[in-house]
Amino acid sequence: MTTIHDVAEAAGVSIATVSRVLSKSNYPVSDETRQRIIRAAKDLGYSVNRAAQSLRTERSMMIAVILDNFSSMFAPTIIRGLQAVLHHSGYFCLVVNLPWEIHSQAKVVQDLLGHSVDGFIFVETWHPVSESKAMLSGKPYAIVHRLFHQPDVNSVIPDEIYNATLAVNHLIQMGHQRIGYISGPSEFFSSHDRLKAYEQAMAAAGLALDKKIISGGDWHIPSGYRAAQRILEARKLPSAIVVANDQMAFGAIRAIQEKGLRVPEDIAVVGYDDDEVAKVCTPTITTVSLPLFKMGQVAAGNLLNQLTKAAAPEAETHIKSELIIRQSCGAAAGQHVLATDYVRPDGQA
Amino acid sequence: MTTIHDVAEAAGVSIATVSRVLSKSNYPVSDETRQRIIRAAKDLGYSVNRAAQSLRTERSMMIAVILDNFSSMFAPTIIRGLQAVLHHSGYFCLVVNLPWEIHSQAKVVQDLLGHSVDGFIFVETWHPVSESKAMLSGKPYAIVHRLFHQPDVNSVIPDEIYNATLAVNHLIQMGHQRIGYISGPSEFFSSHDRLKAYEQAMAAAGLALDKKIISGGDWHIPSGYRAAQRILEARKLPSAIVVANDQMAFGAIRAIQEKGLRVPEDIAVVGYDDDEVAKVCTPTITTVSLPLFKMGQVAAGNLLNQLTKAAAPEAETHIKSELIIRQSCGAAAGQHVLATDYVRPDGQA
DNA sequence: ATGAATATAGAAAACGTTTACTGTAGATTT
DNA sequence: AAATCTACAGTAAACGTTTTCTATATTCAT
Repeated sequence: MTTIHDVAEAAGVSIATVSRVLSKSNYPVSDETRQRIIRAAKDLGYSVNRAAQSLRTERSMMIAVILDNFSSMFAPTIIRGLQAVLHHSGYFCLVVNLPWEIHSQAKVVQDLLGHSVDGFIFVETWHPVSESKAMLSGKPYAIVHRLFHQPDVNSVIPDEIYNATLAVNHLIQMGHQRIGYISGPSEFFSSHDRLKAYEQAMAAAGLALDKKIISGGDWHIPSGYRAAQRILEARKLPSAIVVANDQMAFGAIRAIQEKGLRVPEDIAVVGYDDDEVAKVCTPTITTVSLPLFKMGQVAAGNLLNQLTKAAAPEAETHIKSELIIRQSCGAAAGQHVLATDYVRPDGQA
Repeated sequence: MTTIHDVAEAAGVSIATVSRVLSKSNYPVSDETRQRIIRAAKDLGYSVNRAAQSLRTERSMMIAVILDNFSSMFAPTIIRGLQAVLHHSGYFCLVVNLPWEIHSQAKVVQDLLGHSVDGFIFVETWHPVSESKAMLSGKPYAIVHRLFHQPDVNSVIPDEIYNATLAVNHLIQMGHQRIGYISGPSEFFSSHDRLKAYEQAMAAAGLALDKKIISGGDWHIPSGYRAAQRILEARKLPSAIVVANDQMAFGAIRAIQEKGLRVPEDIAVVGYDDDEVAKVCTPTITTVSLPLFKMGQVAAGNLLNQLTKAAAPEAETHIKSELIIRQSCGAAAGQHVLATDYVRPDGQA
């Protein structure tokens, strides 16, 4: 590997000057020598030895991206968003899966600090960052897609209220008056906010809530199936159901269909997440997409601000997304589409 | 951060001894001092400064995991497999997305070398490693889920022939005689091998091939739909169709159902990949799983062997997987299951 | 013409390791 | 009893940067 010494010799200058030209863009060096050095560096295929660089500067240009066993299928898209902006600023991502035991978690973080990573991004982890902030030894960090209700722990999350309102209002605008709801497990902030948005949107439209057509599940298909069965026992059936995620919406649609009713003609359904299943089932599910890529970008941006501008971390950042109209809501009924032609704004699949 | 000097002082020895105890496990150091040093290191929360370490040793304990824009939804599982074994051996993964332009690709690799990564793992990339081996400056590498037909480029891929034969033989054993086939695009080795396995298995069972019931698609749902439509124009319909992936199988099932035929009663279908869609559509699709996690593990193992034992790279490693029996093949027909209860052997979802 | 300010660039120290070399006991051989 | 070996541990150099301090030549104001 060619070092700074080789470049210095080739350009006929001292290593100090080479270093200054190659790393400090604004140090006063005559234009002629500058060009000569850049030329030589290029010719020799020089690239800086990061080990030496970070030993000296105590910065590694590496960000630890931390996942755990609860990180979902959403994580890859979030990571792409992170990388898109981090790479652009010259940072690499050290991606690690946090082990189960809190004890070994500390060890992993310790190890990462040994690698002198410049910051941490926690992707969908339940790791109690706030309590172990000392562990991070003052390095900045960001949390994506998980919310802790400590005041000084910053998170980038979907704007659940805004996004959920999109879905409910869409049904209301289509003329639905009796709209049911299937929520997620209560320990998730997303469950809470989505339900709240439903209640608020209904109230804003002057529509009544009816506990008979409000139920809950655990995010998974069978629980959506069962929740819908419970709702279908109501004397007065809803004309539409908002479901807190697509998996449960899928289960709910099955239950409705097994009851001999049609979706969306008899009961319209709207889901959340833009899950793979929503694109391929029959009918395809109208759903609220998650702004995953954007969330990654924003979290990385947050971290970069802390890193370069010594900016204070944002407390919470809420990202808006959009409603993807498919068949299950009735707006596109009769239009048989095999695969969705919807393309995410970020260009991802 | 506490350094080796702090530990040395606390233990009352020189830094050389500390280094020897902490990194060279077999260097002769009296048991008493050894314990004292380990104790001190622990008490002070010492962890080695990787920058200094890799500057000195020219090893970084980091492996570059390289993706590109063609990396599929399979990549995350492969990466988990990689990490499972790499982390276990003390390596971290620098995960990067290769940019489009070959020019900037070289730059990224150059940068990674600057970080003195110890090896490269290419995950589903089309990067022509063989041609640019010089670029990697002699570092070992492994390729996962992509096959290049150069003699000295090693790849870890599914054992397509074995796995595909599982599917075809299953149908044959169930008594099917007239079995159609929908293949993937010919530029993929997997398309080629899966088709070959079909032909061989049919021949081995003494069954004839009929071009009328063999068609092809581009991996995506609509192409499977159209391929099935073509097959359904045959005068003598097949009693079963093997489809080269689940997305196309899903499309094919739609086409069959729209024709008024039932799956699996009239035409059985078997797919590939254990795609998410195979678990949730109606009927659920019997499919050949991809040994993604295992492939990651094996590739990482290969690399580690090259790294630690200076072993020669394996040329090609073929990983066997298994057939997941669901509804679409008829073996479990009538058993209405909402979600599959199949659990991957690697414990992943 | 003198002194001060400026522009440019070199010398050398420092970052925290690893390791080749050296040193010193005590044990073993002759 | 001298010579050699062994087990253990310390000294110091080196890895490739960045950066402080210093030095020189040039420019500028007086």
